[in-house]
Amino acid sequence: MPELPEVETIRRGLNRLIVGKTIARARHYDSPKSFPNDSTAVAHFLYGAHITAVRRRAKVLLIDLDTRYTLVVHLKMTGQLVFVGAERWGGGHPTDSLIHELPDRHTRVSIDFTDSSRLFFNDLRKFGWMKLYPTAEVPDIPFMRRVGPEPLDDSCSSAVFIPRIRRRNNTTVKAAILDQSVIAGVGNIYADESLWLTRIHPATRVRMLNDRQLAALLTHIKNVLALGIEMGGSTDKNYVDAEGNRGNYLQFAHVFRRENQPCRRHPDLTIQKIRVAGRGTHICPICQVLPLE
DNA sequence: AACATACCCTGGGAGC
DNA sequence: TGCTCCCAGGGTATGT
Repeated sequence: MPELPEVETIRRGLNRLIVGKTIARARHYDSPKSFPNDSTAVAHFLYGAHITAVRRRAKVLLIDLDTRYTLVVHLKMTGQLVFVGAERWGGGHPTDSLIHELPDRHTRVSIDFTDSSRLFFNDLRKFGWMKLYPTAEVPDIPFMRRVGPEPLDDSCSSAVFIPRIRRRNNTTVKAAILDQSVIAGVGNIYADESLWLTRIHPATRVRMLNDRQLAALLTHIKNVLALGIEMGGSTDKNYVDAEGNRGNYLQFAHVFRRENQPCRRHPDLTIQKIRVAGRGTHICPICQVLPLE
């Protein structure tokens, strides 16, 4: 499930592989919501456009074009992007589509470049999308207006974070950090990891936490996201990128998908899976104790 | 405004 | 074996 580190990993890959290329055409396959764009706009502002930059905000990729339009991409949970050209490179949700002949049954969009290389957008559950917007209007997209600070920016300090998370004082801390308007880019994996590191039970109400704990939580969020990027994200299994690397963050995970495996602090105890904020949630029952209200 | 829940969608696994 | 049910989950919509 692509979270900030996975999307950043993809951004870096695409930045190297597609900036400077010219788009010849795009196709979409049996999934209109994956590419909900006006065909006239596509013809005018996508076809023939040169890619000038690939940016990221929260979990959203922004592929800038020299037509003053931007292809805005959200992979949601099961989206992946695969570049096929002189080399093959892919990132996002780990499935066999990363290595299979493309397009396949999960390909929703393909973009052909004039040099005959291609970019495939595959998405098992069809929740993700690629939308064409005028670049100047991207900041006005409702999501962009609401989204919180980039956690890895120096400007995202505890003085910024604490008042934002305190607006969600009566909800669970896990729901609060998953809320993109509180802080950008945190998803289920890094939420569980950062809460374990901070020794906070995910179902703790925000109001039960003092500022010192919230500052520590922010520090751990920054650390797990930075480590995730360093590791190339959590796109696991045996999928290899152009440099022969695979995303291996999950090898370093403390709790995520480690149900019934030993806690790294308490080897005689096992990680438990519970449900918080409607999400599967991993905790150590000793490290993370729910405080009395 | 804050909070909880349903929904979108498909495939994999559990249980019968 | 084949059926049904549940789960995965980011973000939005809806109702309280």
